Amino acid sequence: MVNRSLPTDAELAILRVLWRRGPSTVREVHEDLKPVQGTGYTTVLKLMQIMAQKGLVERDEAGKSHVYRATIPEEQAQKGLVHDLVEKAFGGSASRLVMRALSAERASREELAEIRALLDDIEKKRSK
Amino acid sequence: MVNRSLPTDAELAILRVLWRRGPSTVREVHEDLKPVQGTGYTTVLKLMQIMAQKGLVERDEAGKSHVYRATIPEEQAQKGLVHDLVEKAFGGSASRLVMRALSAERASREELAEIRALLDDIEKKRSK
DNA sequence: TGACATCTACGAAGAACTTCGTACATCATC
DNA sequence: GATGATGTACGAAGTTCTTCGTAGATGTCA
Repeated sequence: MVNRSLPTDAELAILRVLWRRGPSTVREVHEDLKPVQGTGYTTVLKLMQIMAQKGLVERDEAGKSHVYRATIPEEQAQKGLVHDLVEKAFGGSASRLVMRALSAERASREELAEIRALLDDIEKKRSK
Repeated sequence: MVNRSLPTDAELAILRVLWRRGPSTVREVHEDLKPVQGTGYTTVLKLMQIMAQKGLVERDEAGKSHVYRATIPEEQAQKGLVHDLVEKAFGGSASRLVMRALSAERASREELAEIRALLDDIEKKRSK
C-alpha cells in the first residue's frame, strides 16, 4: 500500500535535507535547516520523531545519536504532491498544471529542450 | 500588492465553484459541493464569511441572500499554488515539476500537442 | 568522580483550519 | 399576526501542525 498521506511543509523541508544528505542525525538536519528556518533543535527532533511514527522516516538507534533516513524516495513524494495539486486546483488535468507552470515560471533554454525530449519519449513509447 | 496568502483546501473547493458558476449564493455553492464534500450548510457559510474577511471573495449584500464572487481569477490562484509547490518540493525548478507531472500523470495526445505548442510559443518569444 | 556537553522523550501551548449548533432576522402566506 | 422556510452571525469545539521548555539519560574528560 502506498503511503497516501502527504508530508506537511515542515516535514517536507526535513525530507529534502535527508534526500540531499542521505541518512542524517537530528543535529545535522538542524544545522542544515537553521540558517533558513531559524527553528530550534527540539522542534526538529520532535518533528522527526513524529515522522518516524508516521513512517515517513526510519531511524537507526544504534549509536547515541539516532540516524534517520527517508523511507520514500524524493520522486515518489513529488509525484504525490503533484497529484494532490492537480486534483485540488486543476480539476484532475495534469496538462493544465504543466501549462500553467510553464507560462508562469521561468525555464532556461536547456530545460525547455529537456521537456521536449521527455515529450518525444512519451509519444514514442505510446506509439509502440 | 498581490495576495500572497494561498487558499486552504476548503477555500479552494469553494473558489472553484465560484470560478465555474460565477457569482453565487452560499446555498448555490453548498448545493454544488454537498454531493462530494458532504459538509453542512453553515460550514460553507462560515468559510465564505472568513474568505470575505481575508479578501478571497467579495459579497454583494443587496438581496436577502448575499452573493459572493471570487476576487482573484483562477489563473492567478493556480500560479500561486504552483509557485508554492515549486519552491517547497522542487527547489525552485519549475521544469522539474513539469517533468514530474508529465511522467507521472496521463496526458492525451491532444494535450501533449498543446504543451508542445506552448513550448514553441515560449521559445519564439524568447528569440525575438 | 564530578562537571559539562549532547542527546532523547514528552508534555503542552498556540495557531490555523474545519465543522457545526444555536440564536436571531426576514419574508411569504395562510 | 402566527408559522414555517430561508438566511446570516457567531461562539465554540475538535483536529492537525508547529513550536519549545524541561526533564532525564548518556558520554567525555580534566
